[in-house]
Amino acid sequence: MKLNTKTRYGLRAIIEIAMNSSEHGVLQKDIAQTQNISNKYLDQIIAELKSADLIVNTGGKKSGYKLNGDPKKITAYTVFKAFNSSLQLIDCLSNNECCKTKLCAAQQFWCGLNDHIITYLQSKTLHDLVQEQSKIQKNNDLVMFYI
Amino acid sequence: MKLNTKTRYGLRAIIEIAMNSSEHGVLQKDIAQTQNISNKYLDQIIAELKSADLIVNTGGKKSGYKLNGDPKKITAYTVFKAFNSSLQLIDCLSNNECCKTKLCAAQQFWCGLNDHIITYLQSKTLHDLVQEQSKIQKNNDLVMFYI
DNA sequence: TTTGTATCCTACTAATCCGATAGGATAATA
DNA sequence: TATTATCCTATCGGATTAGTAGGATACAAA
Repeated sequence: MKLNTKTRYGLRAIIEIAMNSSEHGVLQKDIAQTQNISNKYLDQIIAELKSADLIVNTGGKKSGYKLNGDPKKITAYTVFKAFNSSLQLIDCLSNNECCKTKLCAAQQFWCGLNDHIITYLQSKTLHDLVQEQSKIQKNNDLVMFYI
Repeated sequence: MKLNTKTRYGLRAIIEIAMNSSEHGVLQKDIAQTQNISNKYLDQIIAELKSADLIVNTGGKKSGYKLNGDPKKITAYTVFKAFNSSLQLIDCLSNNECCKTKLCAAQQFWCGLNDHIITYLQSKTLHDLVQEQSKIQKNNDLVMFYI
């Protein structure tokens, strides 16, 4: 069970965009630099965020990206789905061969885990993450100041 | 994010063993049949359960497998670890490059998900699963009776 | 208008992982 | 002795994935 890198990078990227959405927007190449991701690879990640309508490029090429919508309404699950279509820990969750008919305790158990994970992903909004991130950064600045 | 089949099959197999541990034990080939898993493939799964000390083959070849220990003390996480060494949704959880130093909100978030999943896995014991399974089977029998 | 630069879009590749099969050794039972 | 179940290792095809590459497009500054 592993999270793919696109989801990881994607969340980091959209947090950075969300943190600067009030201003002019963020350039892709700047994200690549601060997040230390190959700009070419970020190409694909940005593209997926855009096609999921999570970000917009407001004024042409050099205007930078902004969040498309209220950060309090965009959850981590929304971001997750932009890169994973949906969460299915085990295949038989999609067809109705099991789980729905509740054939065995094991599958019920994995179904429960699936729901559990989705609930967690839905519980955090981009607004929450932005707040946490700025707290972290303030802390870092403080430490830097004392050193 | 996917669960591998060994973990899926493994849990189903150990539930079946746990359900018959009081009696004579369960033969591998019988598990293969009832769970509809290739017996050759089950070879590997049983081997991993054994090397994790979760099951034992008490009296030689034809005696069948039994649970090694109290089903109330064996959690789903224990079974999971027999097939996955440990849960690390993202790589940097293992090295201390992040998460411990709390560099970014995204990684804290994934850490949290990781813990969340482990908590869920630890919350269910084999005893719970056995009870659920027998309830399901009783229900099925009842339905069969009325048909 | 030209040049540079950022985004956009598609294809590709190398590597890794994974599910499953195969073959044969070992040991217990009949 | 013959059979059968477990044990053990090797292998293979396929799928996925992280990341690279190349070039098209479009905008802005010179």
